[in-house]
Amino acid sequence: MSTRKGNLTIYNSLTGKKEKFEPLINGFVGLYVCGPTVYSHVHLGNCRTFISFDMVYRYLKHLGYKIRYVRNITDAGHLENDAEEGEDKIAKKARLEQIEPMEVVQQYTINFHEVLGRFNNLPPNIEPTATGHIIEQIEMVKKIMQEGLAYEANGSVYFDVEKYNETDNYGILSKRKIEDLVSGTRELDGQDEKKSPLDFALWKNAAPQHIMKWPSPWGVGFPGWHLECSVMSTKYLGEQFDIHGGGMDLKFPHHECEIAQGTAATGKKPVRYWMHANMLTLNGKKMSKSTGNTLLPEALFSGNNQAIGKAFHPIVVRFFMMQAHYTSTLDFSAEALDAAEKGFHRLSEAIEMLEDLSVQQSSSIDVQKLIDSFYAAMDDDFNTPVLIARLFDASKFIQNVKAGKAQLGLEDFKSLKAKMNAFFFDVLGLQKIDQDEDDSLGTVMELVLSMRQKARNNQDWDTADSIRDKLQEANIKVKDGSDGATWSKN
RNA sequence: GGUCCUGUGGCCGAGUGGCUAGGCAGAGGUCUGCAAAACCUCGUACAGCGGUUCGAAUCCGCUCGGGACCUCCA
Repeated sequence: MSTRKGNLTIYNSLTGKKEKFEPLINGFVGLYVCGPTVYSHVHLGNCRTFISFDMVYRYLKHLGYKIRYVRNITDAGHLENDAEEGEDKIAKKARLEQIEPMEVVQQYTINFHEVLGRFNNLPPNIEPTATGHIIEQIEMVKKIMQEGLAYEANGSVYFDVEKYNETDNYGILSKRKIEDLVSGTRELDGQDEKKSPLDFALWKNAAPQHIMKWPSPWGVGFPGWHLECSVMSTKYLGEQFDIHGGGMDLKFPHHECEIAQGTAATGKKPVRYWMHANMLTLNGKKMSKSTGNTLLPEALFSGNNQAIGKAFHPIVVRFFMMQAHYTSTLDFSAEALDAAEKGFHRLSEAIEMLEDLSVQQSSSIDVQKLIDSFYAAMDDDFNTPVLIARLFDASKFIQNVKAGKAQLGLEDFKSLKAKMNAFFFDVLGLQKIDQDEDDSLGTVMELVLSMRQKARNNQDWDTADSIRDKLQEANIKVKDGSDGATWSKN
C-alpha cells in the first residue's frame, strides 16, 4: 500500500498549477479544513465542501499516510460585516432567540455532526473551537503588533495590509492587486478607525451590549474571524503545514488574510498546498445562507422540499457529488440525482456480486491494469468522476464473469475484490444501502420465491406471474436469472 | 465597474493539441416461457466567429451566454 504514495498530484490554488504532492515530513500529512460557523443549520452546499475534503482525507489515508486532520468550529468572532457595529453571528442569533450563545453553538454543532455522519463523513482528528483558543489568539495579535504589522485603534486591533504589502504580497492567493482592491472598496460606515479600508480586524472592541467578550491588553473585546484559523492551524499543525482546504468563497478575503497573518507572525508562508472546493448551485446559483437559495439536508433526505421534491438517500447524494470533480461547480436537480441514484445501485450490485464470484484459471482481461486505472484517476488531483467511470468498467467486467462471458483468475479475484471494496467504501466513503434490514422479510422472500419456482417448474405461468406482479405492487422487484431468482426493494 | 472562472451530445459530467471517459435517458439486438435485470451495438457532442497548427473541444483573439469574488457565506 505504501508503494502507492508519491504519485499524487494536487491542484494548488496558490500557484494555479497541478503539483506533485510531497509532504513536509515524509509519510505524514497535516490537513486543515475551515469548518462551519455554527449559527444555523448546515445546508447542502456546506456539506459538499466537507464531503470533498472527507474524500481527500480518505484517499490520503488509503495511500498509507499518517494524517492529522484538523477542522475548526467557529463559535465566536464571525461578524455580520466588518463595519463598526458589525455583530457577531452567534451573538446575534442568541439575542434573537433569547438563549445563551453557547446554546446556539451547541445546537448547531450537534446538527453539523449529525448531518455529516449521515453522509458517512469521518470525524477529523482535532476539532478545535475559536472560544477555546482566545488566549492563543491574543498572543498572535501581540506578535503581529510586535512585527509592526498591526495597530490599535479605540480598543480594536487591525492588520495593516498596505504595510504588509510593502514587503510581501497581499493578494498572492486570490490573484488580486492591492490597488484594484482599494478602488473596488465600497464605503462602509465606521471604517474611519482603519488606516485603509483593506485592513481587517484582528481584535474587536466590544460594545457594552455585546454578550460574547473577553479581556485583552486592548480592553474587553473579541477576536477577528480570520485569526482563529491561523491560530489553530499553527497550534496543531505547525507554523507551516501541508494542505489547507475550504470552500472557494473563502479564498478571499478569509484565506488571503490567513496567509498574511501567518506570514506576519512567523515569517513563514503557513500553507504549502491550498485546495478549494467549488460551489454547489441550485437553479444555477450558488447555495447561500444569506440569499436564501439553500436546501437543507433533512429536506432532501425526506423529499419534503420544493426544489427537488423527491427523497434521496444521503449516500446517493454523496455518490452524486463524487461524480463531479471537486473543483467544478455542481448543479443540483432532481433529474441529475435520479440518474445518479440508478447508477449507484448498478455499481452497488456489482460490488455485492463480487463477493461470491466463481473463479477460473486465469483472467480474460488485464485486471492489474484496471486497478492501476483507479489509482491513476485519484492520483490526478482526486479525480473521483474518472474513478467512478473506471469502477463502472469493472462492474461491467464483473457482470460478464457472472454471466460466464469473461474469466477471472484467483489472484486477480482477490486483488480486484480488495481494491473495489477499498475504493467504493473507504475512499469514496460509500455504503451499501440496506434494502433488507429486516431479516424476517428475507426468510419470507426465500419461501415465496421457492414456491414461485415450483410453479415455474410446472409451467404454471399464471401463478408465477401473479406472484411477481403482487410483489411488484408491494415494491419488491423479482429478477429471474439463470441460476434462480433474486429480488430487491424499489 | 474591477478581478477571475466557465459554456461539452436529450440530461448530468470527465477530458486541455492527434489515441475522441462514464452515468442516466433513447434505438436495435442477445439471453429468457414472458417481463425485469444483465450484456452487446448505435449518437461522430464540444456556445458563435476568426486565427495559430500537418492537425484544436483542447492554444490565441473577438462576440454572446452563465457563474464566483470584490461585504457575511463551504
